This record gives sequence, C-alpha cells and structure tokens, in this order.
Amino acid sequence: MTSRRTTLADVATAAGVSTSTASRVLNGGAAVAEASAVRVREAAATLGYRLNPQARSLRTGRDTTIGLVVEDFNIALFARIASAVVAAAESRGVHVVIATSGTGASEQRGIEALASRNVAGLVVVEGRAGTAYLDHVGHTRPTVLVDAARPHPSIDTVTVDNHGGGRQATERLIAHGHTSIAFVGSEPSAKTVYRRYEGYAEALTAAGLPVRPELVAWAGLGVAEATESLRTVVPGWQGVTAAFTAVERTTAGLLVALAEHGRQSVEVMCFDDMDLGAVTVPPLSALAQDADTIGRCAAEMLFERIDGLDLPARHVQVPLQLVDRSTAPPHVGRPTTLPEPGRAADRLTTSGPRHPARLRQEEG
Amino acid sequence: MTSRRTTLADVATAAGVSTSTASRVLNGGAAVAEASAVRVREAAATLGYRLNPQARSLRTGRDTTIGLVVEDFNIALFARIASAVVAAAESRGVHVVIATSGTGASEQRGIEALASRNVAGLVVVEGRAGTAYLDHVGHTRPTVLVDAARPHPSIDTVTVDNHGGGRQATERLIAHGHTSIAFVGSEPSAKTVYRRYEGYAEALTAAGLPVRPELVAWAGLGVAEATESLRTVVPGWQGVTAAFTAVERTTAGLLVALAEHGRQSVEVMCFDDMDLGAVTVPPLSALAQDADTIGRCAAEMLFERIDGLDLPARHVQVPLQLVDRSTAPPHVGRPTTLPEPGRAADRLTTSGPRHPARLRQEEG
DNA sequence: CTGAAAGCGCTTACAG
DNA sequence: CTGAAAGCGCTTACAG
Repeated sequence: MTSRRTTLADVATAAGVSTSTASRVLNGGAAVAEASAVRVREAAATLGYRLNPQARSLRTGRDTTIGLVVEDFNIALFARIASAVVAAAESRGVHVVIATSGTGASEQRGIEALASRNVAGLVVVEGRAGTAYLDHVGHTRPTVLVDAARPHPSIDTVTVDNHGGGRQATERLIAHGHTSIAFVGSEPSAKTVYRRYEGYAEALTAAGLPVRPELVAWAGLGVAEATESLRTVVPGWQGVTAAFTAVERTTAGLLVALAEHGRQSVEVMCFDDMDLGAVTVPPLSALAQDADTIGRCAAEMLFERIDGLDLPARHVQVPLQLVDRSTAPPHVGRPTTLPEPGRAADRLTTSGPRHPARLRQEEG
Repeated sequence: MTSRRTTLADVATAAGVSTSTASRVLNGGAAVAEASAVRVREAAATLGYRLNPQARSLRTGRDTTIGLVVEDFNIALFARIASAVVAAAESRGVHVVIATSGTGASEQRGIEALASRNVAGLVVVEGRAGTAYLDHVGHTRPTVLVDAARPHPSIDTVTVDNHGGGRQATERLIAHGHTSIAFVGSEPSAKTVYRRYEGYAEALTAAGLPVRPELVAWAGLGVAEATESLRTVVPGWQGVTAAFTAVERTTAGLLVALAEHGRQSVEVMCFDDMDLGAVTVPPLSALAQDADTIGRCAAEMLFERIDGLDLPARHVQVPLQLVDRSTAPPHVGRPTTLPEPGRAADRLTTSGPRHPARLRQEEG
C-alpha cells in the first residue's frame, strides 16, 4: 500500500558506507570509525530504519522469536501464565509465536506447527505428549516445560507441588473436623490432577480415614459437562461435609449441584483461586497457583538456555498459597505473593507456610 | 544441536530435479510432469521436508503470519477472543505472533513491536490508540479492530453494542421494579465502558428516573483497586436496590463491598458472564459477550482482506446475550449461542431477543 | 515441462 | 577500519 520499507542498504547509501559497515554499527561489536558510526546512526534514525528479523534469522540461523505452546487459552491459569511469558519476552524485545493444541489434546500438534520456523526456543504449557516426543523436541532446541506433572529428566521444568497441594488442601479440611471429604477432578488421565488426587488420598490415609471411591468424581473437562455430571453424583454424597475440587473448571458445577440439593453447607477447597470465590455460597478456599511467577520463571529459564547456559535440566517449583475462606479459622494476614485476590482477601485469608522457590539440579 | 534441517534443495536433489521444479510441485499451480511431481512429493515425505516460512516471506514479500495485539491476557474476555483468533488462524495453517500493551495502556507499542516483521495482517483488540495512528496502521496492512468503542471510518471492526447493552441491562433492572440503580465502571476514559454508561443513563432518563452522580462509581482498572474503592462508596448508596457493573473486573469487588455492608439483596447485572455468577450472593445476571464469535469473525474478516478483498471498511456487530439470574422472572430457555455457561444456566437463564449479526457497509 | 539465475534483507568471514 | 562477495532458503520471471 505505502512505499517499500527502508532497508539496511538504504541506510548504508544515505551514510555513504557499505552495508557491511552499516550492519556492524547497528549491531555493535566490531570496531568502526566513530565518524562512520555517527553517520549510520543518523541515517537509520532519519529513515526510520528497523531491521527485518526474518532476514537476519535466515542469514544467521538464529531467531530471537520464541514459541509458546498452550493447551487452551480459555483455561484461566494458562492465559495468565501466557500473559507473564509474553510480558517477560517483550521486556527483552523478543516476539512470541503462539500455538494451541485444544483442551485435552496433546501439544504435539502445536509444537509441530512451530517447528517449521526456527524459533529460538519453546515454552510448552501442559505436558500430555509422550516423553519420547518431548525428548526429541527438548534436544532440538531450548525448551521449558510448564505445568508438567513431574520434572522431566532432561528438560527444564517449572512446576507446582500438585501432590503436596492436594495433601495440604485435604489436611486443612481434616483439621476443620471433616471426616467425609469428596474429591472432584476432570479426568484421571490429566497427570497433574491425578497427582492432586494422590495427595488427597494420602492425607486421608495418614489421618486414618478411608478413601471411598464413591466420593471421587471425575467430572470431565468442560464446564457444562462437569455440572451435568456432578448433578447426578452429589445426591449420593450423603454424609459428605467437605469437598476438594482439583480443577478450577469443575468448581462452578459443583457449587451449582450443591445448591440444587440444598447442600451449601459443604465446605469447598479448590485448586486455583478465583476472584469471585469470596462471595460464592459456599465460599471457596483455594490453593492458589502464582501464574505470574510461573510464567516469568519459565521465560527467564528459557532465555538462559538460549543465551547458551549449558547445565543439566533444572527444575523450579513455584510455591502454592493456601487461601482459607472458611468461616472457622482466624485471620492471619494476607500473603504477599497471592495473585491479586482483591482486598476482600484481607479479611478472609489465611496463608499457609511459605516455601521459597526451590531450585534443584538433576543429573540430566 | 542435531543436524541441519532438510531444505528444498535437498528434496530437489533427492528427486533429481531443480529447486525450481521442486518448488512448483510443492506450491501447486504451475504445470509439472506428473512423474517429476511424484518423485518430488515422495522425496519431501521421506526427508520430512517443511518449508521455511521466513525464507518464503523474505523472497515473496508476503508473510502468512498474522499479528495479534491484545491489551492484557489477564482480562478473561480478551483471552477468550485471542483463543478464538488463534484457533481460526491455525485451521488455516497461519501462525500468530502476539504483542501485549499492558492493562490500560495504548496498543501502539504492541503494534510497533509487530510492525518490524512483515506480518500479513493485524488483529488489534482494544482501541485506545489515537485514530490518527490507527489510520496509519490500517492503511499499511490489513487490520481488524476488535472491541472498538465505535466503528472506525476506514478499518474493519468487530464490535458489540455497548450502548444498547448498557441500556438493555438497565431497562431490565427497571422492569424488575428498581428505581435506584447504581452504575460501576472502571474509568470514564475507557470508551467502550463509557458507552455502556451512556446506555445506562439513557435508560434511566427514558424511564423518567434521575441520573444521580453519587450512584456512579468509577472504580479503576485493577481488581484490588476496585474493591477498595467500592468499599468506601457502597455505604453511601442508601436507597439503592440494584447495580449495573459495566466491567467484569469490578464485579467481585462490588459483591465483597455489598457483603460487608449487609447489602446482598441488591440485584446485580453485569457486562460479561462468569461461570460462578450462578452461585454468588447476590447471583449475577449478565450481558454476555460471545468471545468465540467475536474472535472468529475478526480472523475471518482479516483473512478476506489478506486474500485481497477490496471493499470499504466493514463493521460487524456481534449480539449480546442477556442472562437473567434474578429470582423474579420465569425460565425461558437457554440461548444456544451463550458462551458455555454450564448447565446451571438451564434453570436460571432468560435470554433476550436475538439479533442476527449485522453487517454494515460504510463508505470508508 | 524445466533449469539457471537473480534477488528478498541481512551477516560474516576474507582481503585489504 | 572497511568493502566486495558469498550465502541463508526460498520463488519467479526468463529462456529454452
């Protein structure tokens, strides 16, 4: 539509030097006479020159763009993580190309979509693909795996303690005097969710309580689907006084089902905090994932790899925050790392112990 | 790390033809002997060839990648729109590069970040930048503006009827017998929100009710900030029996403030639906934006432009859905285009009249 | 129907 | 300190 963009050759001509020299000036590094340098910079400014990253990438074989593979943006946590990754990339002047795999689908397709461009690295949120496949990708270019169920032997990961979180949530409910506690998840094949389930079961067992299969509901991935499923399950939960929802998207459905059966006195604790959790019936206590930190960590670790860091796989575990909105316990103060819960949390929040982010080195 | 990727030259060599011929086969179009074509395709398959989009882009001056500029992914509506845009792009084999501008910031920075690569087109979600600037961008390359406050004279837009929505929400509250209705927004400078405010005011006036400034709260952009602000405002709302929150992120804060002052009987209607809205106190009625349709429309309109459609600016208005969760009105059935509200909506939802998407042609 | 050649915008040894 | 030249992987007139 408008005229051709200005190119390095234009700048060089305007400055009266060769493109080689212009390139050296603009990229820094090699020694250039100050007089030439000044003329080049002036010309670049006047002409509004911006280098063409694709051309550079083609020539050098390196690309500064990174790829971000996300299962589904509609999952609030993933959107928040993506947001943090993009922000971190931008502050480094790096572009982010996105691919999605679709809820519950393997990220393999998304990764392949990005593999055709030579992105500098990959952040992969959600690890459903087979280990063999990830091995391949992880060795092809710098990669960081986020929300993996467990550390990958040879790829950097940013995780959360799903098992410990499940256990902590359940222990809290037990501490509140509950002995009949239901579990709600999406699908047992979702590995992070299954680890939360294991934590739930472990807490029960440790307290001498039975793990009763009829109190464990796998409600599916969709919001509508979960609601439907929980409607039929809740009536069977006769002695139940508390529930742990291990997946954010099932929580609304559980509350609807509870309301329909007049069971609003059930105490509910869920994985992932929601702004509205303070004003639902029942109120929602939560183990909050710090999406900001997760995303920022992932981006930073990736950049270190891109910059050439040559170390065995590193694994960072971002701490969870317990937000207790049950009416029983006293107020203990607002945790500072809580993802913006609104001041409502001031009165309603109890924070669990804080674990500093743990960085383990493994022998790759 | 591993060996060089296979290139078109590799394929050509393996097939015993020139790169010209290989290129013709793989791109279709030009006539090629069937025998050669077969050999090329086989070679490509065997070697796992994938073309390098950057190289093609450099050569042709065209790029299939599109840019997506979003104010902030943490805003649920924007994340859902982005999701739909990405999905539409993927189904066309097109990559999406993302830039964010940060909450409340102009998208100008984000656009500039993408301008250095020659993306085929741009979807810009949120229109804070000056018209002059957008004019420039919109004439440089195909662009679609989403969530603009009003149709842009010369750029394709996908909007929602903010004014009508504000009016409709308020009218519904008036129909329920309310005469003292508060308004909650973020900032008057947020143009879409201001249009909702105008609709609110218009509905009041049309009903012979006064627009009372002390019932209009501009609570700011952040969740925490809004809560804090509403805490101080709500006590002054003595006769108020209903409220319209024009911004999703202010809603949690309003409910917290209402709860703290024992005002849970206030009827609340908000812009943008939330899954938990069915189980809050008070329950949340909503004007739901159909993020899926918005995103898909934007992507499709952009592709039409990229494919060379040469028409004056087009403007699509995606209809809003009224979700009435107040206890008063009878059940009328679930609107089919509602963005997955969960089956909870079955019992709690009343849908307003449906307007088919309107496509207006303007003389750009 | 096919290939040799030029060129997209850049970087980088290589000579000077 | 500087420029001419080659080349990254592709496409596309141009000849044949």
